Amino acid sequence: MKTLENYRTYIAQPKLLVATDCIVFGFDDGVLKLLVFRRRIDPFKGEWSLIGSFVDAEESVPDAARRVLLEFTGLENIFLEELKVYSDVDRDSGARCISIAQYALIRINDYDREQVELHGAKWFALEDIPQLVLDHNVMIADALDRLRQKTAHRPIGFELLPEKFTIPQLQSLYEAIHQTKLDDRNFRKKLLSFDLLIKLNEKDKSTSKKGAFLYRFDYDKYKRLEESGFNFIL
Amino acid sequence: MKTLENYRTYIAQPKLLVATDCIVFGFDDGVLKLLVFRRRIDPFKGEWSLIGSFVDAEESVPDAARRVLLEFTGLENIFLEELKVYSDVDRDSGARCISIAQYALIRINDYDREQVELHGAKWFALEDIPQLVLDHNVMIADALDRLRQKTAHRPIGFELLPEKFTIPQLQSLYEAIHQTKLDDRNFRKKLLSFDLLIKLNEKDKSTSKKGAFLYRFDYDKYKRLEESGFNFIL
DNA sequence: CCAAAAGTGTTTATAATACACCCATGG
DNA sequence: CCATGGGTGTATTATAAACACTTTTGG
Repeated sequence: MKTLENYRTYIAQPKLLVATDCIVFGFDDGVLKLLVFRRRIDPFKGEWSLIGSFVDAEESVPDAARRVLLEFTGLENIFLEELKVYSDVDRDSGARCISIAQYALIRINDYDREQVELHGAKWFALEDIPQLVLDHNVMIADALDRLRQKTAHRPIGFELLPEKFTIPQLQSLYEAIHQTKLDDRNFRKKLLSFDLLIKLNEKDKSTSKKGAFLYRFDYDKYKRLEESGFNFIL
Repeated sequence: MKTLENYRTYIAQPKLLVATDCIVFGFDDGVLKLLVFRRRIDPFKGEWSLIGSFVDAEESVPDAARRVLLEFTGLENIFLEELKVYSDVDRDSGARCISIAQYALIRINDYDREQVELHGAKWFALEDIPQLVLDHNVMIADALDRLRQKTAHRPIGFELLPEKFTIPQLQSLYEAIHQTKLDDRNFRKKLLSFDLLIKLNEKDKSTSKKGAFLYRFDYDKYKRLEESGFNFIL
């Protein structure tokens, strides 16, 4: 138990290993996927693990995560948000180590395939996630919960789609995330009612002969609305 | 920049000072309050600060927060939830130190007044919060945001009220948190529609001659409903 | 008896849901 | 010409919002 005395100085305070682990989501043709890789240190070297790293003395936690993401995917400017701190004393059998989990949403067609393979990383569909080291499977479960909640209240789903996307694509993303089937008409109606999608004069014909119109999400407009208390709810 | 070599071992990884700071909310007769105290270490010794502590090698982050809360308020079993990690490299001019902020909701009549005074802690109404050390004012702003969001979706407001409370009390709590005036009839109707309040055969006559019936929140029932996907929305 | 807070119902507006057909086109 | 996915509108139901009076009782 600490006493008053312990608080009087920074010196001689305990220092801890601080890691960050990234739950990296991608959306690939109707399927929600996660990026995992082969762990590079003992214990459990070679087993499946989330990508992550120790946090350096001269970097913030998000910076550490961005460093790792860049290294593994070749991508910058990735959507990244803190999930939760995992700090159980015995969570890591290698050493006492807390981990700040973060989830990232990436456009799965943008990443650098060579880079990913170089690190022994692999995309797994949600249902096929293998057993991971430590508490990483728990992190994934928590991240999924969070993703479901967040996508229902904030327009972050777009981070998983190409900049230009079709409404049916977006719908299938939401269906994958929430594991439901949505009504086409109601989905489209509600979505367009926000007036945050910019319709382009192009069609994507990759999934149908008729072709579906491409849209862009109007980030600028959303930013403005958000500041004045707007709530995106899907 | 880290290279592959850096990952091969836990040894010789950087260790960091890890603190936790608690944003302690209380609700006192219509006013939302926060508990702050006089900082006990340099730099900024003696200035207003959130209560907090370094995280020990043998305790989890929530355990550290509970230890601090017990010390400052004499209370156990406090509602506590992680807010956010603050990890900017230069956030603490005393030393590189990350802080895991957590917010706590306490029943303001339960705490140990002697204990609080002993530590030089004081309750401030939201509008009167002084300038605090480091990034603590930012933490408070973030905690308030979170509290507003959370209370709209989860029944955590009850943590700020006595176990037995009246509907008008509850309403005034929500009004204080969300800074609005609510309609009595609609508020009561919606709240009772969840069927999660147990009406007692007692009245609280402290605020009116007629007296208002006391209620208890049915935590057990809520737990069950929550598991089957129920959503509390106010 | 009256001031002050507690308690109660109905109407209206808004949002969510359910539901079925036509369109465009490449093969 | 037809199979396939894209696109549209309306009626119904449920939920939210607006609104005013009666009840109780201590002083």
